[in-house]
Amino acid sequence: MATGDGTVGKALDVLDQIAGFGRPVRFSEVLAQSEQPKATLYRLVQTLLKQDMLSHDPDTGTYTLGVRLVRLAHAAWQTASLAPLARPHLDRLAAKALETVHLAQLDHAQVLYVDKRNARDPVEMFSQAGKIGPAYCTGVGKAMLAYLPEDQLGKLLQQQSFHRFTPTTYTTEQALRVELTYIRERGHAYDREEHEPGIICVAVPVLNTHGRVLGAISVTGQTARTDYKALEALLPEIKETASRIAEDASSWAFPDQPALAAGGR
Amino acid sequence: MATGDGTVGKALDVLDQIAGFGRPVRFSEVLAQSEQPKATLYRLVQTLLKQDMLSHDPDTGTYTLGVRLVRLAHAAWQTASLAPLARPHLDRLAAKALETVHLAQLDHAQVLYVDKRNARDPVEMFSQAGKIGPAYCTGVGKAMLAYLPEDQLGKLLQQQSFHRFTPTTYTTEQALRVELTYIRERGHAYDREEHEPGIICVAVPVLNTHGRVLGAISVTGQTARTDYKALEALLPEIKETASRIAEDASSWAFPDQPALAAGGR
DNA sequence: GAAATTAGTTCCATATAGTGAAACTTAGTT
DNA sequence: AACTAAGTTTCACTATATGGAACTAATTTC
Repeated sequence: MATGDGTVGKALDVLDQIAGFGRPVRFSEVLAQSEQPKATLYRLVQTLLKQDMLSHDPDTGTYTLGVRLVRLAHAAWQTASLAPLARPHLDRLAAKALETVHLAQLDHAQVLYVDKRNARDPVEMFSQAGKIGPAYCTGVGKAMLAYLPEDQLGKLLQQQSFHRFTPTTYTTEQALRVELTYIRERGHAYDREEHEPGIICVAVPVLNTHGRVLGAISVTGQTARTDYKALEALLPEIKETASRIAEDASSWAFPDQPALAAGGR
Repeated sequence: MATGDGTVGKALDVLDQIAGFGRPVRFSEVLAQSEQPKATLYRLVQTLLKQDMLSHDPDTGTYTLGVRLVRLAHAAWQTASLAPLARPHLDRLAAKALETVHLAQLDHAQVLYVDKRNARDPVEMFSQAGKIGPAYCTGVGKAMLAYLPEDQLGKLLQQQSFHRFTPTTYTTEQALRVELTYIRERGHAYDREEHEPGIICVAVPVLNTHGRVLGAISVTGQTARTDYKALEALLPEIKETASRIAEDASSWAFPDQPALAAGGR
C-alpha cells in the first residue's frame, strides 16, 4: 500500500483509498485505513478538496471523489485506453462472434478490462468495464505477458500470486513461462477454465508497430454452450480485429496538426 | 491557471495539462505550456510516472495519462457521478420522450454532461458524456443555478462569461437572476434557443433530501421537429424521473453495511 | 446534566522534501 | 567537427509538509 513517493504519492493514495470504498466516506473511516497520522491525512484531504479532486457533503460529513476526477476520467478514458478507438472494431467482432468480447490492458500485475461487448445486450458500458483480474490465468492476461520484454515480464511475474482458482490454473512461474512460449509461437492464448470453471476463451494481443503490447482482446464462451473448435474458428476475425485496432492506435498517436497544441483548453 | 496549492496542486495541474492535449505529448510541449521551470516540471512528471498517473512511450518519447487514472476514472464515474444510478430512470424517460435526454452536474461555472440518452440509438456512452458547456445558457445549467444557495450562486455568476451565442442568450447577471426566480417558481427551466439556434429544452433539477443540488436532467428537441407544448407535456415524467434519481441518490449514500468497509481492496 | 468518549480541526517548532539555476549528456542538424 | 535542441542530473537553498499535542465541537454514557 505504501507507495511512499513524496507528498504527491500520499495524496494519490488517499484518492485510491476513497475510491476503494465506492461510496461517500467519513474522515474517520479513511483515517482508520490510513497509515498517515491524523493531522497529515487531514491536510491531504483538505488539499484534494481544494483541488476539486474530492468533494465534501457538509450535511452528512462525507467525502466523495470530485468532479475534477470525473473530468480527468473522461480524458483518461479517451486518451489512455484503447476503448474509444477500438469500439467500432469490437462491435463488428462481437456481431460476428455472438459471444462476449473483452478488451483489456495491463495494469501492473493485473488485467484491467476497459471494454466489454455482449452479443445479446449490446448496452452496458463503462459501468461494466473497469473490472480487474489476475494476469497469469486469464486469456487476455497471458496474451499480453507473452509479448512483454523480458525485464518487464520478470518483474510482473514476481508480483503474480499464482493462486489456484481451478484445477487447470498454472501455479508456478516456470509452468506459465512454458505456456507463454507456446502463445508466442501460435500468436494467441487460451484460457482453459484456468480462472473460472466452465469459462474458456481465446485471446490475441494488440501490438503496436514497434511490437509493444498495447492490450489484448478475447472472445469468451461457456463450455456448456461452446467449445475450443468454435472459438478457434473465430481466430482470423479476432486477429484481424486486433491488427486493425493496433493500426488505428499507431496512427492516432500523432495526428499531424501539432500546431493546434498551442491553442490549448 | 495557477491553482498554486503546493506540490500536489502543481502535479495535478500537469495532469490537467496533459489531459488537455488529448493525445500523447512530448516533454517539451508540456514545458512550453507550463509556468514551471524545466527541472521542476521534469520531477513532477517523473513522480506522476512512478505513480502510474502518466505513462511514457519510450519509442516516441511521449507521455499519456496512465492506467491508474483509468482505474480511478471508473471509480469516480461510479461514485461521484449520478450516471450509473440514474441510468435505469433515464432509460425509462428516454423511451417515453423519444427525444434526447441529458443528465448533467455542475463543475464550477460549467455544466458537465455525465450521461446522454438518445431515443434513436441507445448505445453511445462515456465517449459521448464528459462534454462541458456553459451554465448560464443551457436548460440544465439554469435549473441547477436556480437552486443554489446565494453565496455559491454569487461566486458562480461572477465566473460566467455571458457570451451571446444567439439572440435569446441572457447576457447580464441581472437578466439571468430574474429568469432564475421564475425557474424556482415553476420548478423547471427552459432553454429557448439560448445556446444554439433551433435547439430548445426543458430541464428539471435533481435535489437531494436537504434541497441540495445534485444535478439536472433535460429533454432536448429541435424547433423543426417539436415545440414547447410537446416538451411541457413530458414535464410530469421528467419531474418524476428527477425525484426518483434523488431518492436513489439519498439512499445509496449510506448503505447500512459500513462494517464491510474494513474489507476494502 | 455533568463526565467521558469520539470526531474533527488548528498550532507550531522541526526537518524533510521540493526547488530551480546551471551544468551535463544525448541525439539530431547543418 | 561545430552547433542546436531535447532530455536528464546535480546540489546548495529554503519553502513546505510534517505530526505530536492541544483544542473544540458533537455524541454517548452514567
